[in-house]
Amino acid sequence: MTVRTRFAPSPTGYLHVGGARTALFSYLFARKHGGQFVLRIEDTDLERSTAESVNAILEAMTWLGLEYDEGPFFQTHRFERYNAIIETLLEKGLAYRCDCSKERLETLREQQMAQRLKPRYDGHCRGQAIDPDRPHVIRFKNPVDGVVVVDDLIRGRIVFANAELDDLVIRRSDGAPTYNLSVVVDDADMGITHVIRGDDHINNTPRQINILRALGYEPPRYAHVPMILGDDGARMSKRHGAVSVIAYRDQGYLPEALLNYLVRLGWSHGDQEIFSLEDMIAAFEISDVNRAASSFNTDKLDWLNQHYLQHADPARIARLLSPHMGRLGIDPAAGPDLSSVVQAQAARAKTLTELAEISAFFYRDFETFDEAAAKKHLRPVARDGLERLRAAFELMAYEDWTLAGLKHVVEGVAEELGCALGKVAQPLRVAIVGRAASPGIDETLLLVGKEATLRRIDRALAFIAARAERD
RNA sequence: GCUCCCUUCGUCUAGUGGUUAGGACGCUGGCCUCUCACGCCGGUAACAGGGGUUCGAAUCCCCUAGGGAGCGCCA
Repeated sequence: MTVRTRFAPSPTGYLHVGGARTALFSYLFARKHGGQFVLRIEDTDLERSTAESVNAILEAMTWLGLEYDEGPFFQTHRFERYNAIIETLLEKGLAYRCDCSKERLETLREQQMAQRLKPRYDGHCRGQAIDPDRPHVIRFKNPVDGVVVVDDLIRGRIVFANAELDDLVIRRSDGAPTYNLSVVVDDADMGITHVIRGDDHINNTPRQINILRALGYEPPRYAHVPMILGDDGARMSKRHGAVSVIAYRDQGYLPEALLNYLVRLGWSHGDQEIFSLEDMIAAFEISDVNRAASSFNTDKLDWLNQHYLQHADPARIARLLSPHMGRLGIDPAAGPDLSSVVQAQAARAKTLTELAEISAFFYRDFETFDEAAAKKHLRPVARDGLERLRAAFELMAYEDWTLAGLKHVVEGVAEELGCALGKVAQPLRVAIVGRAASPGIDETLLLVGKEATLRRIDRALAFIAARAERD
């Protein structure tokens, strides 16, 4: 039997990191075992499902590179099928109509809570003949005794007593099937062999197994993965900043970094930290997934993102960086080759957004000098060095404007002045960059170009002069 | 309240009866150095608590505590 897994989000919002990890695990498991991964949209809740959410989920899956072999399937397209199944259940006496009022159910619930019991439907309509033409729901007739055993691939054996379960609604009064029914029918129809999902579904599992059995299907294997908590250990929510996969993309994270981060949340392979998708597929074992929830840690994600920024193909990073430059109002075509900038700067940024920010000076003159940097380096004592550098740069032919040529000039001036390289390079750096941090001075000058270099040295000299006068 | 799940450094984790409890992020000391990063070397810090079982428990059993999920005509 070939392995088939599925990812089944409900389109009531964007794809969040928890869902993305569940999708990743399902994907890895299918790929690992030569099986198929299917995407199914669980949109039976007509009220809350939206087309925008569907698009957002598909966009996120594509960005992450989690390719599905089949789908997306939509449950709303399969209502006929669900209803046929429900009819069968009704005919076989495995389900029944119920017209209990909301008030009755509410009262029942209150009574049970008062008696310290678990609120459950009491089976009031079980044996009754309910008029099919009047408003009603349909409930599944859950076994009243015995147990349901779930041999979870991650948690091991979990046993539920049927006495704890009740007769759940499988069709609403508006005729729409409910989650527990549609999920079961779909998993069976789609030949899903392994259901990998969040552990918030553990308690649904015995109900679903009971329905599956009533229908004569063999239940799939289940693997319940723990949830992901926010930085503070509380449940992930909007107040934890980005929870949406797309938000991470927009903030300048690389898909391989997010995937690598996510796969290590609840799963590990010895001491290995860096995993390509191929590595993950090769090493992934569902039984190695942890049982405990884990907290999302942005610092570690940043570390991974920086790692991939440094090691990925600079040309590709340049393409991804381009829109972030545009967002700063910069046209990358109007300056040095972006790939060269990436190579010079990648080790200095944690995200593409940050990479764009620290690279803006290659493309346009900065607004103001960093105060601390200017105070420390743009002082009268630096004037002589800057003037000599300016003169030397001005005399350089464009073909001499190379790493070696620039290095030679800067070192030469330091030698003339009989001082350390830093005494000359730092004022120059602040003059060119506006602050005290940048790639090597030769590399910086090379990319900034001769014209901007001369212009900015003049500006720095004017700044020093103005300052001398003021003091 | 009931049912189910979970518990190793701050965080992610390794560990399956005998380890100086390992790695990673973070933090931190140093090296490198024209700056900032990167990189390299070092440090910091954990078995929730209590009972057993055993010659010996992070590892097996029980209890307690703490955390989470479910208990919908949501998924």
